[in-house]
Amino acid sequence: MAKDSATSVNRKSEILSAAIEVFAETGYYRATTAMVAERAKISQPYVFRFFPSKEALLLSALEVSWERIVGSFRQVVQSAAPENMEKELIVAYERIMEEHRNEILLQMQAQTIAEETIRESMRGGFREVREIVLEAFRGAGIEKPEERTFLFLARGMLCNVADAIDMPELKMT
Amino acid sequence: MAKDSATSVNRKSEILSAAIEVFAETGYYRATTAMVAERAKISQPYVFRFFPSKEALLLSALEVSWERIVGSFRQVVQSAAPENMEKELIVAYERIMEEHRNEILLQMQAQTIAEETIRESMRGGFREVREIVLEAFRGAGIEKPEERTFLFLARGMLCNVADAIDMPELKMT
DNA sequence: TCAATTAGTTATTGATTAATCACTACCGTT
DNA sequence: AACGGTAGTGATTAATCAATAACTAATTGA
Repeated sequence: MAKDSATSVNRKSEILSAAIEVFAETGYYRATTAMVAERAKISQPYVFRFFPSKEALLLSALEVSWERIVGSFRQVVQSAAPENMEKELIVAYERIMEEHRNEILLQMQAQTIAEETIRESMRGGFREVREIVLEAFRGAGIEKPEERTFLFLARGMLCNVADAIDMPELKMT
Repeated sequence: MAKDSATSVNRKSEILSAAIEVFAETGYYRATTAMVAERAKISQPYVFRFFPSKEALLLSALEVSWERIVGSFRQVVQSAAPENMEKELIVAYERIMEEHRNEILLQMQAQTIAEETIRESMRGGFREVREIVLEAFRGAGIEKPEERTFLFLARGMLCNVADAIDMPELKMT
């Protein structure tokens, strides 16, 4: 069972998980470091032993969320048959939307945060995901891979919105 | 020239314009009513003569932004030839993205705000726009109008994101 | 066994902010 | 020449919050 051996690395990822939840539920700017601490079952100042500032915490949380998508997509790319490539990538993303909804909500928030460090992280994430999908489509022999990649990402963005505002009819017919 | 006759209605819309700017630039939660007031060239408490709370101000600002899109799309629908319908709707939206970027940024922020009044406003806006586009496509004899409407909205969402994080290469090939 | 390292807390602060209150200035009417 | 309505401001407040400082408790290893 490997109980709760509170290593430093362990604590750090607990705080990150708490932050993702709280930021997603409450909104980054309205969320307080005290709320994050409470969720992680530690005191508020102890958060700052692991992250130099609230913004640094957000940045790390964003990295986690992008790595989730990148890792999942890479696995699909190296395991799916070419004719199933698009469908399998869609399924993988739908799975993330279900099981890690908060990470998606966090990314949506970050889309409108003006701090340059945050924007860079978002651009990096999108660039990497786009590259993976594009290469997957090319490798699978899909026609007009750029256009198909664009549409793949576009559908993803609308599904994010439909999910966030709880309007399932927006997702499809 | 009809200078600045400061009617009450006039003031109210000045405050709304200021709020749209400030909220979009700074983020709703980080933005202060003092910043809005400064932009509108009035004192901070005077904002509350026109809006009962900061959230009511956000709600009114959102209504303005949705009315912009709805009004523009309705005009296109009744003036464009069927064969140009989709293209003209796209052009209309691109125009709004250029000329009223802040209203789009405001809507993007509102997508992740959990207050029920805000979510209802967002659902209402999306429902109305979706209905207009769908009817336009049906009236123009476009095949699979539901799917085409979905893709139209989806492309819009991705363009919003690409614009917000300043990543133009995300928009197309 | 004790010194250093690690893990964690309580207390505090300085800044910020939505909202309220009490006030002043101006304008048209009678 | 005074009244009532409209337009607007300064001062204040009660709450909130990120970050720091100063502390204690437990663990480890030589």
